[in-house]
Amino acid sequence: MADMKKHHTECGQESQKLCISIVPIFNHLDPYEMQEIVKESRSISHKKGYTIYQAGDKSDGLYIVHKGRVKIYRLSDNGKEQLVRILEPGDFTGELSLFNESVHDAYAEALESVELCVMGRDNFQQFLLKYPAIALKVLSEFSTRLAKTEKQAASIAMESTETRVAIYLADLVEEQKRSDVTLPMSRKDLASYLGTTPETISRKLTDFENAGWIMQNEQREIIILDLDALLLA
Amino acid sequence: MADMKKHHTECGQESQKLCISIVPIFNHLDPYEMQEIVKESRSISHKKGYTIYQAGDKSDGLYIVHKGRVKIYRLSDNGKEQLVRILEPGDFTGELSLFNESVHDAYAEALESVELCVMGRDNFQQFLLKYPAIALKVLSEFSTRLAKTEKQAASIAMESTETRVAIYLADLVEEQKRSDVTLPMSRKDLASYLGTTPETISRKLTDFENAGWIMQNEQREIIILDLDALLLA
DNA sequence: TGCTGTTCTTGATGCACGTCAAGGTTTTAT
DNA sequence: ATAAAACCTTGACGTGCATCAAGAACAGCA
Repeated sequence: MADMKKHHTECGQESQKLCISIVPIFNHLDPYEMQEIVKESRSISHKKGYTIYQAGDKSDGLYIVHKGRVKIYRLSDNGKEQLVRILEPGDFTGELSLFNESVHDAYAEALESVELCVMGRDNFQQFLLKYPAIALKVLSEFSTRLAKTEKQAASIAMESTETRVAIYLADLVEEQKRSDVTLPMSRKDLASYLGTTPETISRKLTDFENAGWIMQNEQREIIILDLDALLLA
Repeated sequence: MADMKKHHTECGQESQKLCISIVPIFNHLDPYEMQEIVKESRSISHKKGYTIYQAGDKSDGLYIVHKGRVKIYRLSDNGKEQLVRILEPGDFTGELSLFNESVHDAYAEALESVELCVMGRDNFQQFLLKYPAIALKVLSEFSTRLAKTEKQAASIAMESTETRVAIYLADLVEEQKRSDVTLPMSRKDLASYLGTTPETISRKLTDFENAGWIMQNEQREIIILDLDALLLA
């Protein structure tokens, strides 16, 4: 806690209001309701590399990302890291323990300078009871994530590493809506996300390049030349 | 639809009321509220092997299992099956598409004779708005499933097949609270759930038996002799 | 600007596990 | 009760990918 003081900053009401209002699950509320939430939430900043929470920590509430990106990952017994997901502004975390367990089983780390809104467990539940429409929004967000996670699990379980990399690139194209995509993370993290190693990522990418399906520009810039060929590999 | 007629049976109000009241997310409602839900839901029976919905089907609502078990699985491009989860009485499915997409990307199949409650998408949303406490219950269920799925994905990505089988057995012990556990599914399905093959499951189990950590009784009966040794393998 | 610590690439090696195959056992259906 | 179908086990074999290692490219920072 003494250590935290050095790394984060509490903000005034003004900044908090901004913080809440930018977040999709809250941004349709009217000014009065917004105000009510602002009173119950805090705004916090951390700089790059800061560990926001770690496995074993008591879950103290809901974290909503306002600015910057946050990496959620797990560690296996043998110390290997598995990237669960990356939070962009508007995303939130801490929900898992909001309703059931009260202990985190993953780690959250600031990938860059971040600003977060934090709301206590009980406060959040009260809000959901009072504003059922928000509960539906959260439910909707959960169902999206659940679908994505189930798909990801199935993919790791059934497809070859090569196919997974190809599918990932295809997803990026769809997400970024252009054929020259930017990897949102390092190859190391990508490997961890796809359940493989950095070496294999490297090799598969050069394989794809040799096959004429992609072109690797600067580090994280990749141009997809033949999406179809890629996908039926 | 003509085909469905042969396999399912609509039930009267009496049976429906039972159906709803047995389900955890609804069973704390008072009689009047219960009645209101009953009016909006249907009760349906299917016999073993019936495909309740399949990938590509439009999602027509929420399915709550009342009796029997239902297998949810996916098919990869190359036709391999991945078991996502098994629904026990009280569990529900169809939620993913309740809020976002309207098309299933998985298959639901009756493992035995089943009875289901079915509620339309809109009706369900109205209920959640009217009874926020139910929304919280559903949210809680979602968060549990999300946690479980993320853990499962991480496990498949990071641990060896052997470790996964060991962890699965350990989870069973915890779940069933006894050291002679019963596998809830065939080895074929277990393999699909753990992202491996029936052959490998067979081999690992005999390995464990040879090491003196477990004993295999009748088909699905396994006695765990040394849980600790199993887990640090 | 250069220094230092990451990240990326490429090669060589080994093994865990998937695949194919064949025989035995249990379940289902008639 | 018996046949048919599905499931389980064990063996032999091949390979995709992790691992170890070492050099190259890059990024952060004085």
